Amino acid sequence: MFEPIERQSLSQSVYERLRDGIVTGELGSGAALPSERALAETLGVNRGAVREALKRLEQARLVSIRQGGAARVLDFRASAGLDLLSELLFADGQLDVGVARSVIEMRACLGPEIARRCAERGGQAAAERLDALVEVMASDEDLQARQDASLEFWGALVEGSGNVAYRLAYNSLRVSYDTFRSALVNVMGAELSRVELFRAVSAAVRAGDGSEAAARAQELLGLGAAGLYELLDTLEAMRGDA
Amino acid sequence: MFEPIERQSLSQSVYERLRDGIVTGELGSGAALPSERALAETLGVNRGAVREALKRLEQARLVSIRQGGAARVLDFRASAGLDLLSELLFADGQLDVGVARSVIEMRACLGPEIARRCAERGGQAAAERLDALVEVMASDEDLQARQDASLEFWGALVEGSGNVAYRLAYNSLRVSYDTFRSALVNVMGAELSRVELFRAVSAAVRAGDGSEAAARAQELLGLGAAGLYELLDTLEAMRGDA
DNA sequence: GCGGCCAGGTGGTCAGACCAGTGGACCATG
DNA sequence: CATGGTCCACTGGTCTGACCACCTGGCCGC
Repeated sequence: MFEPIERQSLSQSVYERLRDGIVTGELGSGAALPSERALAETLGVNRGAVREALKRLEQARLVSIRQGGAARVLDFRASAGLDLLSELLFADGQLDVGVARSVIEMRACLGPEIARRCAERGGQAAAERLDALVEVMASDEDLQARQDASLEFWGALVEGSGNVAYRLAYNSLRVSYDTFRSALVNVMGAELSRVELFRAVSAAVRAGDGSEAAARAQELLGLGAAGLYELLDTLEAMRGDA
Repeated sequence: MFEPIERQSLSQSVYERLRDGIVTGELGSGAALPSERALAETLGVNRGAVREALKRLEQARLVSIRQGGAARVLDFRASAGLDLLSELLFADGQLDVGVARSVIEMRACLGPEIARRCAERGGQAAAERLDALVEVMASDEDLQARQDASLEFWGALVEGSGNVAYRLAYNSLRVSYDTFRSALVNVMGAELSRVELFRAVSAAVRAGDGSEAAARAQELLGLGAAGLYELLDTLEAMRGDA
């Protein structure tokens, strides 16, 4: 209700427009974009706004720009990075079920490995942080609060894993998650309510037992995944009927 | 030798300068950047170039920009996405060994899972593509050519996995890899020369045997990882001496 | 057929202006 | 003295119009 009202800059709008055109295939791979001047006139904005948007598209590896030649659309499936994931979650203004399943699957793949590495390398410092967060979860029945603590718990695991790649991938996945965060509190209730599993992961980290940490993390993530898959199945069924 | 000579736009230079300042910690998290006008004057460039760079930093979630207020530096470890990985590989102009280890580790984590999903879902179409690439590798003793085929092989596995997140993560990791691609041909020779392992993965995909595909992929990746870790250890030892 | 030349279009850069939002200083009000 | 309003300096957002650097393709002369 009282979240800040979002404004949007022109370059952001231009970026989204072009990005959508690319990921929906409307602008096929290899196609040449209109010139900056033409785009600016067509879209009714300044050339600077168009340039900012194009630079961002280039950074996302959705287009390739060369001085003297037109910008060309790249095959985003072959070149775009994980940061695009959260922007793919929506297509035509609604959740893309396939992308959502992919996110859950990747979470299930990375999570246990992160826990394992944290147990192997995190040491007592990591265990302390994890234990503190488990206590927070145990002392608060509110699912919303548990979700916050759970995110911090995973953040601490990633931190303790000593792996930058995991850390950045976690951030990328989390952006996707945060979009629906409040909507998923109940769906993932099964995961959030099993505080003893969080405690088990934490204990495994303290013991330096990587396999145990991975196994318990896998178990934990499986609970939330089940709820999420169920939700997605329902959603798909509803759309099939309509 | 005859690669195209790289030019660099001003906004790219500005982006790199600020990015380096942030990832090295010179610009601590929470710090306020100078105003666009001040930056433009200090760096001796136009304000437009500064704006383009700042937009890219914002997209990479390295800074947060609000109209009317200064741009603030974010904690990139807590917010940046996987696309930053390749840009972290270099620090002070030399390879960051810790980041490199992280990349290898993530490859070892995702690779087998990708192979598993491809076996489960890829079907005969994926198997055909994989077999064709295996034949290319078998028919060419040249390591360079095998490396190309190997990358295509993994690309086909990712494609067959039917998971967009894996696909995008693969792209992100590959950007890091491509930087050193030619330098790593020999280091990863052990992986590239074991064509029969690639064949085994392909066969497992054809048989729809996920576990087998994952196991063989893990074995395969372990070979290259061993060479890479050895290289990194050597590198680290050399630096320790110096 | 070949190479060089040239014109037109594209991205890259620039200067200068005005609009719009922020935050702090200040002050009147209750 | 806390509250709310006003003002002002500063910041990012947008716009204009210009020039430079570069690529392409066609023309020309050899």
